[in-house]
Amino acid sequence: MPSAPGPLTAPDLSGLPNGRVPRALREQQLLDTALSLFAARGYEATSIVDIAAAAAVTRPVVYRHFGSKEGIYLACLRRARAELDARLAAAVDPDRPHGEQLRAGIDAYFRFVEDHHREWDVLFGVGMPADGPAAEGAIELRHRTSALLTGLLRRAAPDVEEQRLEVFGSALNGMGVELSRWWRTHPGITREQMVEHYFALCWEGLHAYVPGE
Amino acid sequence: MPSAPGPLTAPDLSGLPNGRVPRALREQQLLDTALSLFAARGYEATSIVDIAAAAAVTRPVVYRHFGSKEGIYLACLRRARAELDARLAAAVDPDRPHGEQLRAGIDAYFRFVEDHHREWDVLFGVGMPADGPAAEGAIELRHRTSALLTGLLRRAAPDVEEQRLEVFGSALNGMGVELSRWWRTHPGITREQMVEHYFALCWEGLHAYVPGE
Amino acid sequence: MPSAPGPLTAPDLSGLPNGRVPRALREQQLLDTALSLFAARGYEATSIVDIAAAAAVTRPVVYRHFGSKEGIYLACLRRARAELDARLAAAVDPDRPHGEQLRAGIDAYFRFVEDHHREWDVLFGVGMPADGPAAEGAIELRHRTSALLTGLLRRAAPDVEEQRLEVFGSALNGMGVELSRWWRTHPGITREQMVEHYFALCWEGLHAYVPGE
Amino acid sequence: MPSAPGPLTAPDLSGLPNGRVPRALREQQLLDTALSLFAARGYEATSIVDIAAAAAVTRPVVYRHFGSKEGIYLACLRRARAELDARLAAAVDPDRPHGEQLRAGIDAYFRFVEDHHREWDVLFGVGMPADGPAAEGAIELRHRTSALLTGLLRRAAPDVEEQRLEVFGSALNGMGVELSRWWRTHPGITREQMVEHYFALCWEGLHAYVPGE
DNA sequence: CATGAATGAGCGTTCATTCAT
DNA sequence: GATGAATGAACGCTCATTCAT
Repeated sequence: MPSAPGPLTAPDLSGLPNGRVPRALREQQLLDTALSLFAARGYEATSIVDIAAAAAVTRPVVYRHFGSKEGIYLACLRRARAELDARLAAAVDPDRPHGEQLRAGIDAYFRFVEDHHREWDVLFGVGMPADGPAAEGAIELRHRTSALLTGLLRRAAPDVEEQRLEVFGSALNGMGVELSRWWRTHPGITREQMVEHYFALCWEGLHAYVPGE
Repeated sequence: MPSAPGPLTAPDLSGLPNGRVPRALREQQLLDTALSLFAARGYEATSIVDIAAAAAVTRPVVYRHFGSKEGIYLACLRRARAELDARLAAAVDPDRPHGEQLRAGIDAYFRFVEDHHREWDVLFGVGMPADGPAAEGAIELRHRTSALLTGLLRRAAPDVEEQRLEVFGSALNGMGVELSRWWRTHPGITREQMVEHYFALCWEGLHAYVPGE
Repeated sequence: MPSAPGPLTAPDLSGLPNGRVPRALREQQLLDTALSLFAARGYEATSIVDIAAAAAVTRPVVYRHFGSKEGIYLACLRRARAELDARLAAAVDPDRPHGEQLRAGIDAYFRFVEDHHREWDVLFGVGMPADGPAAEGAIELRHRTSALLTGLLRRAAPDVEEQRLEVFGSALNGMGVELSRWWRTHPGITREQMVEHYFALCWEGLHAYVPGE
Repeated sequence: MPSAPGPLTAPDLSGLPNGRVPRALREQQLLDTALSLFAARGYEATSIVDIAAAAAVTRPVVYRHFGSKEGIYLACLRRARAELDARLAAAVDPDRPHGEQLRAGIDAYFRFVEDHHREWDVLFGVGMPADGPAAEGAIELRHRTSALLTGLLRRAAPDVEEQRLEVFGSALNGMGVELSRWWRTHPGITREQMVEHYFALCWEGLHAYVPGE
C-alpha cells in the first residue's frame, strides 16, 4: 500500500501558497488536496500525512482546520454534495412537465459526472469508510440522491404508495451510479447518449404511474 | 463471531483432532470466519489478528493457507461470487421466454440477498478496499453481475447494438444493488414485492427491444 | 473553569478595555487560570492551549508573560508558597512558648488547606513534573515547609544536634502533607480536630527535647 | 525534555537476551527496564519508545506483554508493592509486643528504602500520573502503607476510635515517606538511626493509647 | 506443519513553541 | 504588544508480515 501519490492523483501544487495563508483560502486548498487523495485511494488508504504533504503543509495545519481525519473527509463530501445539489436544483424547473424534470435532472447529474470526476468519486465511488461517524455521514450524503429522486417522483405521481416511490427512487439512484461508473470506463460516448439510455430504460415503466403525461 | 450454519459455510469438524484439520476443511472454516468479519467491518477495519483469533488459530496458519490479507479477502469474495453465480445459473432456463428468464434471475438474486447476508455484504456492500490488487479483484467480481445481465439481454435482443446492451446491463445491476440495500434497511416487504417493483420499473423499457415478446 | 474569587486571585478588571490589560493584572489573571488547571490535572496534563483558552487570551500572551510552560508553572507555585509562608509567619509569634508556636503554625497550615484547595494541590498534591528544571523548583518549594519546621525546632531546642532537627522537620512536614490528603477525602471533621490529632501524635515525642516547657 | 536515558538511569543492558525470549523472562526484563525509567523520570516523561529502546526490543513487544503504557506502569507498581508488603509481613510478628511490631515494621520499611531505590521511587516518589486509571491504581498502592499502619494501630489500641486510628496511620505513613526522601539526600546516616528518629518522634504520642505497654 | 515471539513501518493526534503581520 | 498561522517533534498504539523453534 504505497503512500506516495501516483501520477494520476498527485494534486497540482503549482501556485500553492506556502507560509501564512488566510484561513478560508487554506481551507479550500486543503479540501482540494484531500479531495484528490480521497477520490483516488479512498478513506482508509489516505492518511493525514499524505494530505499534509500533498498540500505542502505540516500535519497540525490540517488538524487546526478540520479537527480530525473524519472532519476533513466529511468536509470534502459535504462540499461535493453541495455542488451536486446546487446543479440539480438549478436544472430542475418544477413548473415543467415531470418527465422533462426527470430528464433535466439526469442530464445535470451526468454533467456533474463529466465535470467533477473527483467529487463524484468521493461521493459515489468505492473507498468509503465502513464504520464510525464518517461512515454514517458518507452514507447519508450518498443516499441523498435517492431522496431527491423519490421526492421528484412523489410530486409526479402523488397517488402512488410511498413504499413504491422509495423503491423507485433507490433504483433510479442505483442506475445513475452504475451508469456513471460504466461511462467513466467507456468515455467514447456522449452525455446526451447516456441520458438517452437512462431514460429509455426507465421512462416507460415510470410513465404508467404519472397521471396526464 | 461464529457464522450461521449453512451448506456453504459450516464444515462438520466433529471427530477430528483439534490441531490437525484437513487443509480443505480448514480453508472453509477460515473463509467462513473471515467472511463474517469482512462483511461486518469491511476490508480495512478487519485485521488478520481478528480473523485468526475468531477462528481460534494462530496468524501463520492464515498466511500459509491464503498468503496474505488480500489473499483471504479475495478468496472470500470468489466463494461468495461462485455461490451467487451458481444460483443465477440454476434459476435462469435459457429455453424459457426472455422476460421470464430475467424475472427468474432477479428472483434468484433477491433470494441470495435474503439467504446470504454476509456474502452479499462482502460483494456489494461498503467496506471494499479502494486501491491495490484487492480492489481490482473486488471490482471485477462485483461487476460480473453486469456482464451476466448484458449477456442475458444480448440473447434476448440480438439486434441491439452492443453499447446499449452494456449500458442496460450496468443499469440493471445498479438497480439490483441499490434495491437490495434499500431492502436490507426496510425488511418489512416480501421478496416477491421486491421483484415486482424491479420488474415494474424496467420491463416496459426493455420490452421494446425484445422481438416477439 | 473560572477561579473562585478571593483576595489573591481575582483582580478587578471592570472598566478596562478588553485587549489592553495592565501587565501586573494580566499576570495575576493568568496565574489564577493556570492555578486551577495545574491543580486539577497536574503539570503534564495541562497544556498551554488549555491555559490560554481558559484565560481567553492567545498563546503568545502566555509566553510573553511567563516565557515557557515551566515559567508559568513555577510562578503559580511561588505565589502559592508565598501565601502559605505569609500565613505561617503571621500565625507564629516568636515570643510565645514554643509548643504554642508549633500549634499555631499547624493551625495556620490547616487553615491554608481549608481555604486554598487549589494552592495546596499545586504545592503538595500529585501531578508535579518529575524531571527537568520545573521539577527541581517544585521540589524545593514543596520542601520549604520542612525547613520552616526545622527552624522552629532549632529555636525551641537549641542544644539538639542539627541532624535530628532536620529529620524531625521532615517528619512533621510529611505528617502535615498526608494528614491534609486524608482530610481532603474525609471532610467530616473540623480543623480543630485535625490540629489536635497532629499535636497528639508528635508533641509528646518533641516535648522531651524542649527545655523548660 | 530529552528522551535519551541519562547516566543515572540507563539500565544495564549487558547480558540482556535479544531475539526470542520466553514470555516470563521477557516480562521480568521489561519490568526491570521500565522500573528504572519510571523511577527516574516519572510516568508522563517516560515513553514506550524509551522503555522499548532501553530493553533493546521494539515497541510491539511491550504492547504484547502489557497492553498499554498504563499496563506496564501498574505492573511495575504492583511488583514493587508486593515486595514491600512481603518484607513488612515477614518482619512484623503479631505475637510480639505492639511497640516492637511497629519498630520492626519501620525497620523493614527503611530496609526497603535502602535496598530498592527504584521500587521506592515509583511507589512513593513524584512522577505519578495525575488522572486516569493508572492514577487511581497508583494512589491505591501508595496508600496501602497507611492502611497497614492503621491496622497495626487498631490491633494495638482496640479501644481508640476508628477516625483517630486512620489519622495516625496516615500521619505515620507521611513520616515514613518524607523521612525516606530526606534520607535519600542525606545518606550519611545509618538505618538504625533513622528508625530511632522515627520512633523517638511518634512513640511517646502513641504510647498513651496502647494499653498495658 | 503449527506456534510463540518478534519486527518495521505506519497511523491519527497533540504538544510547546515561534514568527510574520 | 497582540494575533493568526504555522512548525517540528514526539506520543501511544496497531498493523501485516516473518522466522526460529
